[in-house]
Amino acid sequence: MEQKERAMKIIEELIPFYPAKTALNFKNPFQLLIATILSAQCTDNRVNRVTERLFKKYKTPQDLAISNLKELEEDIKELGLFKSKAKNIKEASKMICEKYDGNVPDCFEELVKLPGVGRKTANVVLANAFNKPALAVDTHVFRVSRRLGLSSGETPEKVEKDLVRLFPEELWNTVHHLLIRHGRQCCRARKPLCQQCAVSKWCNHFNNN
DNA sequence: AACTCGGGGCA
DNA sequence: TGCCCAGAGTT
Repeated sequence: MEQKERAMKIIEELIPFYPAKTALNFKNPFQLLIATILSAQCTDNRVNRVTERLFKKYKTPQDLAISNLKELEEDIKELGLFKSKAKNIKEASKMICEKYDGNVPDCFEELVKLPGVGRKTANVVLANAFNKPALAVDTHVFRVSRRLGLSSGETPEKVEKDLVRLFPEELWNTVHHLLIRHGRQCCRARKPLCQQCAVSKWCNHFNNN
């Protein structure tokens, strides 16, 4: 079977199990950007809880740009990695105010210049705030893609290239969400729940063990 | 490619 | 207690 056909079947079989729903409840580009920077290495529930509180206190990019760093660290402490995250969101807010007139840039090359923003965060913002074709690869998408044989790339960037080639761009964000949710709920890094997996028949990891 | 950052939730 | 979490930056 052709690669693209196989890839589409996998996605179609996952759709019924994971209803479309973004983890971060922010539509406004600035709030989504900040929430996504803060989401590194902590659970999405906690990010939502802390950021909702954060945006009541800091309503605009300017508010964050001129915030007191120590106070900001306390505001997001429970997320972990809080010192670097506080510094990054303050500095990113400052850059957005000064270089981009208070608006989050809507292209990849500018987004990744912001502190705390890498490939994954930039693509999440492009896809979910600007409705642009982008495919974010995080640790879940990376692992699941390799197990399902959608890519054999050794780095997230290589896996991203393979996925982008396999799927039409209107499906990129769907693929992102399906693979993340599958990775968290079933295809976990350790002790994956292969017995209840909807796509184990396609899976290298399952069929080789 | 490997290492560091890091508090909180959960077993 | 110990393990892990919707990563990015540095060496």
